[in-house]
Amino acid sequence: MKTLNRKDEILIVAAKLFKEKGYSAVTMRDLATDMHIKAASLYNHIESKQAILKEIILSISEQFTEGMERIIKLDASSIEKLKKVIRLHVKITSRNTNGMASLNNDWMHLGDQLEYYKKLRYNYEDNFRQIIQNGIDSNEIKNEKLDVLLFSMLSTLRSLYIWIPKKEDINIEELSDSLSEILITGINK
Amino acid sequence: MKTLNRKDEILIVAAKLFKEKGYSAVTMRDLATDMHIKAASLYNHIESKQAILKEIILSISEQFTEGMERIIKLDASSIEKLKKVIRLHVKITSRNTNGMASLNNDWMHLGDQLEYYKKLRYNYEDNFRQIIQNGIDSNEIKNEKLDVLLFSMLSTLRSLYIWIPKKEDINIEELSDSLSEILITGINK
DNA sequence: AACCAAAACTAACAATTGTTAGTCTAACTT
DNA sequence: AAGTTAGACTAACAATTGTTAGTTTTGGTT
Repeated sequence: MKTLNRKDEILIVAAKLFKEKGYSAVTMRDLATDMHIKAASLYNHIESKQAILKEIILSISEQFTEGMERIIKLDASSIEKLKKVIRLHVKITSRNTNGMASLNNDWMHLGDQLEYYKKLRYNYEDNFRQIIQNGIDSNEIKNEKLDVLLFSMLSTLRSLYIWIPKKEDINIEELSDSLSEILITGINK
Repeated sequence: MKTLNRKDEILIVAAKLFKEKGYSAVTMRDLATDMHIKAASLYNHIESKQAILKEIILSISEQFTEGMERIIKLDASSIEKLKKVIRLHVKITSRNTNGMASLNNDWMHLGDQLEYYKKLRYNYEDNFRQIIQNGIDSNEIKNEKLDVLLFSMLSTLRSLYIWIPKKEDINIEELSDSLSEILITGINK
């Protein structure tokens, strides 16, 4: 395990603040106060406020991209793949709930890197859609409106960052299984 | 239908901007530019920036509260009530997608009215949970983890504001039915 | 034509913003 | 002991922020 350097500490504290108030409402002085240093000292470790956001969001985005690419290569049924996607979200989110808030709510402030982020996001959604479409084609999944299906699953998975921190001792396996049951099998008796 | 006065126009334009960049990143000069007036002129119609946010968020919150109170009084099955809640979300959201963005992402900047908002929100969730719980008790709904169930449905419904504007000509009835099918019946074949 | 209210304007303010330059300090390495 | 460096500091900047005060313009009603 890499030891935490000063820059990583800043990223962690920043993500916490960004979650609480949003990127734009957090000042460099707020961040400095929570780091117990002065604002100017932050610049010994980071280039700019925007660069902090960039690192938080893109590192997570790339984890999703890698995870998804691993899953679509698998030789498995569509339902199995969907379950793996669900687990991917639970795993990444539970490891970094604060960063997920920035990814969901502050991506529009990325500046330079905005287009790159949007590309990653679009590709991810497209792979997700493809898995569902394959499931419909192979008769594993109900032929419900594809877009509504995708939207519903993504909404739930993307909101996990709000919900996970509220539950004490989340078990990743258990939560993934519950979500699979609800998202895939439904709630009707 | 009440005619649109200048203040309402400001609220509409503000909601659009708040959705695009978030409340904190929108300046009064941004808002004024889009209204084709100067920033100072805004204050002939509104008291403050925060008051704009307050009106946007609370008016929607109260629509949800009223709708929910109507539904829980109904003499209907839990599944029927859930379907009505889904329709309530689709209806309110499609009427005001921009405002829903503020409600979801900028409630923490409400200041004075923050506690009132949180109370409305908490009560709403509690009524929602109660409907599901009743459904489990009466054997209409699978005894899945209650909290995960509630979280999953709420996440999807709260994210509608992102998704609805992307679809051309949404039919409220049709979308509500699709969502009911997916959220309640599941996707498994 | 005179009047009035609504709604625009100009000018300015005090506070806050992200960031830079230059300096000091404490802790390792030699 | 001397030297080096990471990481803190103070001071300041130019730009931007929400907002106020006071004035002018506009369009409708008498």
